[in-house]
Amino acid sequence: MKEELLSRVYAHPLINEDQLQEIIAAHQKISCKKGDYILKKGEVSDSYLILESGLMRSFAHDYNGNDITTDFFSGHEIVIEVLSLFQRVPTQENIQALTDCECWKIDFNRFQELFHSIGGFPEWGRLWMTNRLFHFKQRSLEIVTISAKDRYLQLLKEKPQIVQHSPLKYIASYLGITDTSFSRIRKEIS
Amino acid sequence: MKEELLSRVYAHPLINEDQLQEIIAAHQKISCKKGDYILKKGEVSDSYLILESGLMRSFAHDYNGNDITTDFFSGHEIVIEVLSLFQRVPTQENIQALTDCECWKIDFNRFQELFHSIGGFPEWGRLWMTNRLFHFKQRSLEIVTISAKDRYLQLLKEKPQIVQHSPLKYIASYLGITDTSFSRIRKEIS
DNA sequence: TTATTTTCTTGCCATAGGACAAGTTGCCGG
DNA sequence: CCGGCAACTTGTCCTATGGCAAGAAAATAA
Repeated sequence: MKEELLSRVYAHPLINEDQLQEIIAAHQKISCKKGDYILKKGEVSDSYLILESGLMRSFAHDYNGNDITTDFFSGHEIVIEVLSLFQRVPTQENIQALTDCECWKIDFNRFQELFHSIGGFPEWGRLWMTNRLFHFKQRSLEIVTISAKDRYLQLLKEKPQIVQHSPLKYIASYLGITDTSFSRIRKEIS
Repeated sequence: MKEELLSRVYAHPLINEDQLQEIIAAHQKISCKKGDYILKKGEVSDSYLILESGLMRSFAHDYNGNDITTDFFSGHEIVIEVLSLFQRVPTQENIQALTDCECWKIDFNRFQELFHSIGGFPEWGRLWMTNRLFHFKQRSLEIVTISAKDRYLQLLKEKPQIVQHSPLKYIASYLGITDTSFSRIRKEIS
């Protein structure tokens, strides 16, 4: 299970079988309970982990003090806050488990060792960064080009597990509306 | 001038002097008049260029048909629409010159040849992607954590040339408000 | 220069959406 | 099984923001 999951995550032409095994070996299994915080605002993140199962969300506080969900993480995704982790600055976000989760974690120091000793790893990393950039770019476009209602319908289609397992108020702030408005949109749809 | 500017843009440990010269040689000087479109919604972008002088903006249409400025480009920045250029899909954005501009352009086919023939170029490219990711992540956080007024003050401090040369209505939509509200904020500040 | 268009400001009005609160439901722990 | 808390819905009220339009100012063209 561990091997299968992580092999898929780290698949890259410049990472050979031995190197892959070395990377996989560096991962430790950890479990989180629903509600646990993986990262808290103000900390410098050392947390690098891959979700085997469960659901997480990241959120920030807006200028009125409200929680705003910035992203959801589910099956097999890498859960990190890039800014804090790689630029070593205090994060503005929190990351929280929304359900019990099973994760594979690498200690950040060990991660850096691997990053510098395994030739293809930085390459892999930057490819991942590129994918994240595409993801972010797309999302920030959608925030303006698609209405909250339609983005909800899209979320429902693409990531139904989020709608099933996350409290609706977190989804509401992710969509850029209040839980009240969201409730009314849901009523309208059904 | 060309050499100095481009050397700075392509500075990278894995790109040596000869390779740098080869890359620089691939750039053609072009000029744009104020108002010219570099990219139009629906096209697949072939446009890769570096600004020597002048100001550009990218914008999309929101779900009500309004222009929304998504980014500004000024001195020495690389002007591309990453999604369309690298994923070869029709873009949802437009890119437009806000002032007369001087640019250095590479034809996309030539760019791809260089990308594959020069060892350090993909590396350089992904590093650039990483920086863009940080930029985007930061900006999408600021949209929720900082009020329109404060983001304007920040823009005024960090990129005064934008405020000087761009019509205010484009800045307003960049800040996520209407030109009317923006006018009131400016009044309040002064 | 003058004419014409675009941009910016400002007022008025309308309204979508948020704040608040009450009531309901559902979940979790004891 | 019960008690308490969190989540969700729904109502009322209200305000910040947008739409619209008119006029001033600035930029552009002729």
